[in-house]
Amino acid sequence: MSFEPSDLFGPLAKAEPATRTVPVLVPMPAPGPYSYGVPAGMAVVPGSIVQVPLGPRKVIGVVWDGEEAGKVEAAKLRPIEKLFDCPPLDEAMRRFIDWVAAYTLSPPGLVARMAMRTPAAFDPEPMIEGLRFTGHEPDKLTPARRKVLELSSDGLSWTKSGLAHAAGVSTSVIDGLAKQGLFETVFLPPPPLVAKPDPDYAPHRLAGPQEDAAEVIVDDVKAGGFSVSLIDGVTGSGKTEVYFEAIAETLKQGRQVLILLPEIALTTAFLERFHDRFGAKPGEWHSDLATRTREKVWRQTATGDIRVVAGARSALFLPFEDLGLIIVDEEHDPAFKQEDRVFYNARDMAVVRAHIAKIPVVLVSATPSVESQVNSYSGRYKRIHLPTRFADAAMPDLHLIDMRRHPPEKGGFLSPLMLRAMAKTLEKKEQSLLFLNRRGYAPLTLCRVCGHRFQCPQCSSWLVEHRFRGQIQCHQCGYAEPTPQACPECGTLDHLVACGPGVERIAEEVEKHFPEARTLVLSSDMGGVKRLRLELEAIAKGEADIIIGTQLVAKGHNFPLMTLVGIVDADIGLANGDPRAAERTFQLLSQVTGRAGRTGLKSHGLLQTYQPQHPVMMAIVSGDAGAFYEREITERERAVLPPYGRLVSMIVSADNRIDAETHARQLRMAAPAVTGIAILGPAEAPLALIRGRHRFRLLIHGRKTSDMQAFVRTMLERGPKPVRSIQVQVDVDPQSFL
DNA sequence: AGCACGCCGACT
DNA sequence: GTCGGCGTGCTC
Repeated sequence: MSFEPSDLFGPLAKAEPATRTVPVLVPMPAPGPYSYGVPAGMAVVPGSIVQVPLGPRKVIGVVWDGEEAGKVEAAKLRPIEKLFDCPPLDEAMRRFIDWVAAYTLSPPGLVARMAMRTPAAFDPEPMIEGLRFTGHEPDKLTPARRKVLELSSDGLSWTKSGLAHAAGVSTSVIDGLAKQGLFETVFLPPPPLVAKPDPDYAPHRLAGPQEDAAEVIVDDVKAGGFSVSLIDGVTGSGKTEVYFEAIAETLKQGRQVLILLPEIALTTAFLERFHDRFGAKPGEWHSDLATRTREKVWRQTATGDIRVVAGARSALFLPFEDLGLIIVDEEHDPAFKQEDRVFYNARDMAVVRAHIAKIPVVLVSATPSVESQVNSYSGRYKRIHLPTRFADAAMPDLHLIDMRRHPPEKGGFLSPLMLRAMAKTLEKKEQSLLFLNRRGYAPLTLCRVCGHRFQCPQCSSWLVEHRFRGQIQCHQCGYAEPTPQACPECGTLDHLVACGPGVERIAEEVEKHFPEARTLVLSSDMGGVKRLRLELEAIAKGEADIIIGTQLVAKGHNFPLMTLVGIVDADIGLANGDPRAAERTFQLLSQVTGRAGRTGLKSHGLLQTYQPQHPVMMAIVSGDAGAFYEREITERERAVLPPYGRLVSMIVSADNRIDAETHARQLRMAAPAVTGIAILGPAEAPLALIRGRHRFRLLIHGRKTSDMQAFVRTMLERGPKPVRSIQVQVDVDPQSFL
């Protein structure tokens, strides 16, 4: 090992003074870029990815544009160490980063970091060593050598291991031949990670509403420029097939496509579906990608080798070479929202990125978020409605069961109407699904003698009995202990009573009524992924009659023989403090009931509720555009959602670092007496921004639904004016927080 | 965000 | 006598 003087004396030995300085965004929460010197001969431009010294360490930064804020003292100024050999972030990407930083009130350096979270991706991938047949003769021709030569005489380049594998010989055969000069070494560019998708590989034959919908978005792609469409269609209506056509058109134009999906929807099934249509898989991007693959995807997206990326929210920050279309599937999914460091919702930022890049963006959901609904009703987004299912599959008929009129028998939780429907389904040899979003046997246990309630010692939520495991567990923090026999308060034996149903208890009730039926409980705590997959396969084969499941039955899986879906407590989840409770409940129940009837069998959904008469109004107060929006709940929603007078909406605080929605949620949890919450201004923007731009001083208004209704009506009378023009009077009642 | 410096408790 | 907790402060 040899040492140069500079190794000992560091920068002192550097002779070349920096000739100019440039702003560089560093991955750190500074308010703006830092200045660095550009060594003579280094050709940096805005967007160049560089390595710079920062304090004691070296970091990756990106050369920015704009004026440098102020002059730094010459003594502080340090030079850029290295310019990476990779495409610079383009103008649109840089403006996007600036925009996101401004909107989310985040330091631009941290936003830029999201676009560069791939440690070693910035140098070109090393070339691969390959071999090419030179045409010389070997000294001896053995059978193994013959096979190798047959293959390699095509004149193409082979990798050593590839050739050995193809010829069915070991690499030493090739080494031997190479020694005699039969092969020359060539350097090959690394193979692309995925093949290029072919827009004409296997087009779907679309008809009716699907065809019309596809035409609309394909036309948007053809026209070019910014547009936002919301494809809103029930489960099984062919939304994916429709947006695949827009992808095909974009590919024909030679531009790249980004498909954003919630992490859990990014499954092999989806990738295969894409492969079936385009003959190749899309590039994948998600959090648990291997580092090496991650780097390749990043780089090949930047160079344009990858044409389509399917990814979770962070894929939005990939540096596409020529992005032509963004799809946001399951746009309502809360997983698009990031709530650490930089707070952002990838769905909304996708619209921004599309706007800056002047390209179309397509939002897709069976149950669109209130924001997207508002934007589509107000004409800001184009609405594309797919009202029917593909082929002969029909949506299940939905009915509410008023539990006050059809109560369960004592000790039970299932209405006689539900049991009758289950019996009929069983007779027809079809499957029933009972949905209850509650794991375990009972959500609360108490002592009948002294009234003691079992509470978690760590976080004070109720301990849930799991009879199957003989434990009581906290679903909040994971605390668990064996189910006690005696009350810890008064010591009385055998007087503990389980309150309310969980899936295990429903299973017990079902087994009592239908002892001959094959009953199966699907719950996330009943075994691992493997077991779940086996059980799902068994169900698909008709090896179970009645399935009782928690939330995990809602997503993705198909149950071809399922013709009855029973919702045990349709109003569960409406009672908690979440301002989005009604919206979430509707989305969840839509997904669950959407499981039935997909193979054309006549199907039903029954929803048990104790609150069928609740006032019907859903007011949505939202949006940057600031329109207040109110509509009647649709018939479909009326059946799925126990009509509820919950106002989705509202406000306020001094915490500048969290967004309005998070704050509203926290506020609502802390103050259960508050009935209504309205978010005025962009729900997911930091409050400081809302307050700064929209001049908001708004607080809780009224503890009763009627107060909130009156308040919202007043706002509605003002018409759809921009939020920023409305001055809202603060109405704080400190008592309402108690 | 990292990372260093810096000042007070339980241990080889 | 040291190792190590995380509280402030700085990075072009």
